[in-house]
Order: sequence, then C-alpha cells, then structure tokens
Amino acid sequence: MGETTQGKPRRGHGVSTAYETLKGEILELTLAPGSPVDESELSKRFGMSRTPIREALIKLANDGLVVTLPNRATIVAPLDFLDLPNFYDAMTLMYRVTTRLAAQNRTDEEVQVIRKLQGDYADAVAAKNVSRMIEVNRFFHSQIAKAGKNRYYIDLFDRLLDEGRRLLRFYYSSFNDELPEVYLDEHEQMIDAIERCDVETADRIAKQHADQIVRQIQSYIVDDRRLNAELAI
Amino acid sequence: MGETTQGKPRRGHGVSTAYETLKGEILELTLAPGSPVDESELSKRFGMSRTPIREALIKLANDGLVVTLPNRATIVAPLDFLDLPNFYDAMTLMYRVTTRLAAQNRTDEEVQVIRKLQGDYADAVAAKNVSRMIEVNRFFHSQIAKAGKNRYYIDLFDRLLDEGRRLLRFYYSSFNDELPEVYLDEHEQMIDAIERCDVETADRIAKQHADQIVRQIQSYIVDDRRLNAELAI
DNA sequence: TGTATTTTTGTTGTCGACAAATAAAATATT
DNA sequence: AATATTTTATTTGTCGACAACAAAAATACA
Repeated sequence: MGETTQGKPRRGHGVSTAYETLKGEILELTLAPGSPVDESELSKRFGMSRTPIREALIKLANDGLVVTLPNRATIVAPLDFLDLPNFYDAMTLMYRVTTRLAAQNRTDEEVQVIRKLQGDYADAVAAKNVSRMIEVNRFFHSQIAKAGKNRYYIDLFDRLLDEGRRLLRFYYSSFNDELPEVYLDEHEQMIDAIERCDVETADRIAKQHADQIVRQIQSYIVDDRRLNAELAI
Repeated sequence: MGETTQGKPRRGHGVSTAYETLKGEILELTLAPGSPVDESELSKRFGMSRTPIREALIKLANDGLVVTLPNRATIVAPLDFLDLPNFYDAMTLMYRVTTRLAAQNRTDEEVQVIRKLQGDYADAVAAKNVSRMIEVNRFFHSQIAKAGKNRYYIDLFDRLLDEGRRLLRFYYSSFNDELPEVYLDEHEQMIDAIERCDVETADRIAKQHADQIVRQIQSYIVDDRRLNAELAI
C-alpha cells in the first residue's frame, strides 16, 4: 500500500474521486474550515493533473464547501456562526417539508431502506462511534427526503445536512459528552408516521426533531469558550 | 463591431463571461432545451480555450441548466413537464417564505430597489415587451428574497425563478396572448405589505401570487398541442 | 438484403507548460 | 528605524495538444 499511484482510475472518474474524497474530508473536518486548499498539492496527492482537481473544486464551491478567492487561494468554507439563525430556519423548514412529503409519497421499499439506516444509526450509538453516528444520521434524513421525491427540496436539504454535519463534528470533536440517544426514539416515531402515511404527525415529529437539534447546537455554543476567539478574528 | 475577438477580457473574467452569456441564452430559450452544447464550438465563439468553457459548463450543470452525459455531449437541460407538480410545490413555498422574511428583515433602501424594479416591470408591460417582462419579473422576486437575507432560500429561489423563466418563455413565445396585468396589482400589494412589515399579509399575497402563476402555466399546458409531441419522445 | 464486425470520425477528459496576478522578500529612501 | 519601492517567488487562469471513449460509417458476412 506504499504506492502513490493506485492504478489509473477510468477516464472520467478522476474528477469524481477527487470531489468525493475532498467532500468527505471537509465534512469530517479533516480539512479545517478556513484552511487553504492548494491545487498543485492535491494534483500530486491524487496523482492527476490540475485540470480535474480544479473541476472538483468548482463543484465543491457550488456546494458551498469551499470558497474561491479570485487569483488567490481556495479555502475550505469557514463555519459561519453569525449566520446560524438562518441555518436553523431553513433546516427546520426542510426537515418538515421533506418528512411530510415522505409520508405522502414513500414506497414500501424506501421505508425498508430508512429502517436499515436507523439500524446502522443505533449500532453507531451503541458503539459510541460519534463520527459514524453523525455520518449515518445525515444519510438517514437524506433518504427520507429522497422518499419525498422533490428534487428541489432534496438538493437544498442535502446541502443543509452537510453543513449541519460539519457543525456537529466541530463540537463533538471537542466536547465528547453523552451521546444523544433521544434522537433514536424520535427517529422511530418519524419512521412510523411515514410508514402509516400520517402526514401531520410526521410534520410534528420533524419540527420537534429540528428544534431538538437547534437547542443542542445552541447549548454547545453557549458552553464553548472557543467561540469568542473565533468571533474575534 | 465586426470583430470576433472583442479585446481580451481580464484574467479570470473568461469563465464568468461564458457562464453569464450562456445562462442568459438558455433562459431566453435562444438555446433550445435538449440541444447539444459543443465545447470546441463555444471555444471558437468566445475566443478562448476550452478550459474556461468547461468550467462555465460545470457551473451551469450545478444550476441544473445543462446536463452532462459522460464522455458524450452536454445538452441544455430539457423542460421536465412530468416534474411540474414538484416545481409548483417548491415554488409556492419559496414565494411564501422569501416574502415573509422580506417583510421581517427589509431595509428602507431595499424597498426602494424593489419599487424601482416594479416600475421597470410596469414599463415592460406597457411596452408589451414580453421577454423583458419575464426577465424583470424574475429580478423583482429575487430582490425580495435578498431582502429576506437567508442565503439558503435565496439560492433555491433563484434556481426556481430561472426554471420558471424558461417555462414562461416557452409558452409566451408561441401563444402571444394578452399580458397578465393582474400581476401588477399583486406586486403592488406585496410591496406594501413588505414595507409595512406585515408578515401575514405578505405571506397571503405571496401564496395567492404563486397560485396565480401555477394556474396560468397549467392553462397554457392544457391548450398546448405541442405537449403531446413532447411527451411522445 | 439484413445483420454483425471493423474502421473511421468526432468529441470529451486529461495533461504539461506558459503567462498574469498576487503575496512575500529584498532593497532603496527618507 | 520606519516606510516606500522594487524584485522575487509562488499560485492561479489559460492554452494547445494528445489519448480515450462513443457514435457513425464502412465493410464483411450470412
């Protein structure tokens, strides 16, 4: 495994591998918010020319995960704490809308997939694997949105979930407090409502779930002394 | 003005000019939905290498305005009539949310800008300039969203407004029926509500306005015989 | 004549190199 | 010594060329 060149990926797969890998690292905070992203460096690392790297970075910029400063460096998008209220607002609305639609449009197969992801989530909680928990939680809600089948909502929600994943990762990595098993129960209720096609209940649980997450993030921020340092910049 | 090379644009402006120009042509239906977009052709046309053209196309793909078929052509995104219900749903929700937020967060300066755009819109209606009308209408609502100051909603709404602009252009170009002066009045009421910070009224007018547009598009579709030909493909 | 196989053509994905633009370093100036 | 100016260095934006892939054309075969 000492090889830097791991067998040429098929034509056209260059951009997507760079894109997927970088996206994963940004969401995991392996790449710190605000840190510079060097094209030539990535070019060497992925063993490909700068062209596909650039195309991957453009996609990441469209996702809001990196920011491109013209003629200067590209940096990993900073976590914008001042904009959090807008994030909460959009997140809550999308939680509600996607869960509602899922209750309306879900197929039995989709409910199965959602239940499986909930199983994975429970496993991660049991294993106290925080990183995995956050990751699976994102896919769980994304899958619910998919069952709603409105691509406009799906796209925005995925973006919000990614942003939320970074945010949670940011605090979990430093706090290491008790894991929120509360979510497990809410997820169960959510799935049940979706399966019964009970739109109003689905909506209510979704709102409750969103509020819970907002409160959790807020409580982290209040306790976090680093925030002052961040804001001072 | 017979020059094909119109003086080299400054470094970094290559991508944006190609992007803006193509976006405008796609929204105006100068480039027909489904028609192929050739990189070398554009390269010659804009007097630049294929690299900036490609980067512009990637951005357009992220906007959902072109579709890239791997290793084959890029085409202008087709108008997806089967997905219209989802479009209506998202459009209506975003109309409401952005107008509500505008009523909450607007500054006096922003109201002035909105009023100015409404003036432009009225001019276009008076001049019976359909193309201009559709264009200004898009900027009018986009400006309202900006006054709401939630970037997540702004981005989705802009995308929906663009999609709507193509849709309206598609029908106006063929029907040429009476211009909807009804919208003028609704716009006025909308601005007033925003200026008074009357959130609930703003919401109500927004919903009413969205429903009006949906009805209009629907009535076009019912009357349109081309639709069968389109769907038959 | 109709189908399968090969050849050709055209377009995309990738590459390495150069030039413009900016930041950092070095020098000059008061 | 502190500021202003020039020089250097690094990184991006763009270019032209080549190779891989898919579709179309041409050929072979039944």
